[in-house]
Amino acid sequence: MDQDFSLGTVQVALSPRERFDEFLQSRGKRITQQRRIIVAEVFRRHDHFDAEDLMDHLSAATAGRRVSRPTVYRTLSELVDAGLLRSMTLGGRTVYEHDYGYPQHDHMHCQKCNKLIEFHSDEVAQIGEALAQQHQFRVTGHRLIFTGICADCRVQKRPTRKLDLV
Amino acid sequence: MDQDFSLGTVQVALSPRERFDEFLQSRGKRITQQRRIIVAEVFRRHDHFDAEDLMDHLSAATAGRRVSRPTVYRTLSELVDAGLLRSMTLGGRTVYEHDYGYPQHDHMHCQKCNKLIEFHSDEVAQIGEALAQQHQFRVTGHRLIFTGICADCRVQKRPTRKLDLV
DNA sequence: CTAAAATCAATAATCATTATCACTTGATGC
DNA sequence: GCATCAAGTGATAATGATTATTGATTTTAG
Repeated sequence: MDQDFSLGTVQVALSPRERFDEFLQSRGKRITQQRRIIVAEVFRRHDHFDAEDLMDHLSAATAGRRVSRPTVYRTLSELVDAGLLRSMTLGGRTVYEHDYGYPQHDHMHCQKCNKLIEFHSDEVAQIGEALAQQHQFRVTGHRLIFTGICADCRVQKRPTRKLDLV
Repeated sequence: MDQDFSLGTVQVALSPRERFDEFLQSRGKRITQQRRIIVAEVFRRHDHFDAEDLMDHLSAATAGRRVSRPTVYRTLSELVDAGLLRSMTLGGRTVYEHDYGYPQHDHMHCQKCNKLIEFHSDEVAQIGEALAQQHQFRVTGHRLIFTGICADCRVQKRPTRKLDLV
């Protein structure tokens, strides 16, 4: 059994911004200020966030240069379509994370502090392949989340954060 | 690698109804007509359903004996707490299925017809155990969904059903 | 049988997300 | 450069699933 759960690395030729521009052009969409701002903010660092988090970061980072709520939602969907982001549903809200230039992985979700811990396992893909053969099912992707209590929360009884997804 | 994806069986001493009664009593909750009706309808057959589906079935099955929408939602939550049902989020809505007396399993989700196919794999639990050790993470459960196209939809290009979760 | 407590149905409220629509702006050709 | 115009934006309202509220109604203890 594969015991290495560490994430590898992925080399990419284009920056997220360039990749998104390429995607937009291929779809006949425009490269707007708002999309620029959002891509820059989203790829400033790697973390897990939802639309509301991004809104907050945007208003904090670009004083004055606001982006409206609908545009944030619209652009997040586009970034998913473009393969730059991946999304998952967690507790009613949609959570996003980097996909482009970031290695394939799954998550452990701490029920106490809501933290998401990433890990990689080749085994999951193997299960998928075997399933595909046996059920004539064309697997295009998967989502695996282990729920439980993280190391931090096991030690200190009191949860650290309430809804901070990092 | 384990190639057997078929679901085994689980023996239970109590019927779902008895089990729920026991749960309610242990919590000082009451055994009401509405909860009776809902448990009976939910365990009439094994399938995947959401609150709305259940509402429809209830009004169809028990002509006159209606249960209000809030009560359906409340009772579904109680059934999850009682360990009788499991829930997962799929496309914005909460989908439920039997847990009590039903073997542990995961799902393949067809993107075309929305069908959920169940399978069992011991490997997933093994991954969880290894992860728990390595990250000091106490695993209490997991959710694994393979997305793709099912055998039926691969043959006929036209999707069969639009939102029938079975 | 009676009363206190839990539960119910109906309604309104909430929350995240999406549709609408008048106004603005980026890409393209001149 | 600049005009043109479809795509994009923001403000707002709408949606759809779920939850809180509240007054009426059962259930169980005594």
